[in-house]
Amino acid sequence: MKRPTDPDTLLLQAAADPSRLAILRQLAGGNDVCACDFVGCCDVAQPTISHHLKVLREAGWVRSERRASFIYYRLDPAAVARFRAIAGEFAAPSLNRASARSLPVIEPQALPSA
Amino acid sequence: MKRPTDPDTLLLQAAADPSRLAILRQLAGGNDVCACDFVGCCDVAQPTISHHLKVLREAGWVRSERRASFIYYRLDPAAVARFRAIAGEFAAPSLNRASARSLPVIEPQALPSA
DNA sequence: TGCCGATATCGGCGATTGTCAATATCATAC
DNA sequence: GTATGATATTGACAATCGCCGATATCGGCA
Repeated sequence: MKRPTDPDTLLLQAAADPSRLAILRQLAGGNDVCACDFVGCCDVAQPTISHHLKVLREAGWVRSERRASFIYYRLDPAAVARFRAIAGEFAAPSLNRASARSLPVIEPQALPSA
Repeated sequence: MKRPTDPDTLLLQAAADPSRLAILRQLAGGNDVCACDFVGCCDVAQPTISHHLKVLREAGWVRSERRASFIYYRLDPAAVARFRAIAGEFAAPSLNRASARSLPVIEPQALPSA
């Protein structure tokens, strides 16, 4: 779509899809979720889920962990913090103060091999 | 990109562009901004700015008001509230309580003529 | 009325996206 | 080692995107 330059844009862009937003919301509960459990939340095929999880991973939204033959995903707190910081920038002009700004920019996961 | 069905997705999608995020940030100050002043923030041609403003308007992010021959834009507080509500959904699972959820879904401007 | 500056729309382009079927990879169990 | 189930990758497609130049519209002003 656009240059994947800015990490903030990357973060927003990753969340700006119905399937991926559904995935993020399912992860918002705080528990780790098995990749196989996302196939139900949005009705897309398994490769599509895998693709969306990759996008979320590369944007820094989620972290994955293999447990036996399953792979569990959970929200990365840094991404959540950054997202809330962006939301904070838009706060009512009067109370747009120390909060929210200058939180760490989350690094886009710098996927090691690919 | 995807089905523009869900208002939340629409809101996120509208913000997920470097030019539009720059526009939103310029509006975050709280003052009305003349359309002509956006041409400087991101280096794109005037029709492109106009296009981005339309996207933001249709997503409910901004409201416009004509003053003399200029058109001034400002953030729609409802959109900001909704965006922060979405951010609130991802809050740390322990403090994901009454706050943030069940704020009004902002209606996508229901552009009257187009 | 006609001109002029500000903004929006139109038409087209290259690039990117979301999606899938088919296939590959990887870990476990037999 | 082989079969099986879970997940990732590949390759292709239609649809959409961001961008621009050209043009249209709209207000104010002479």
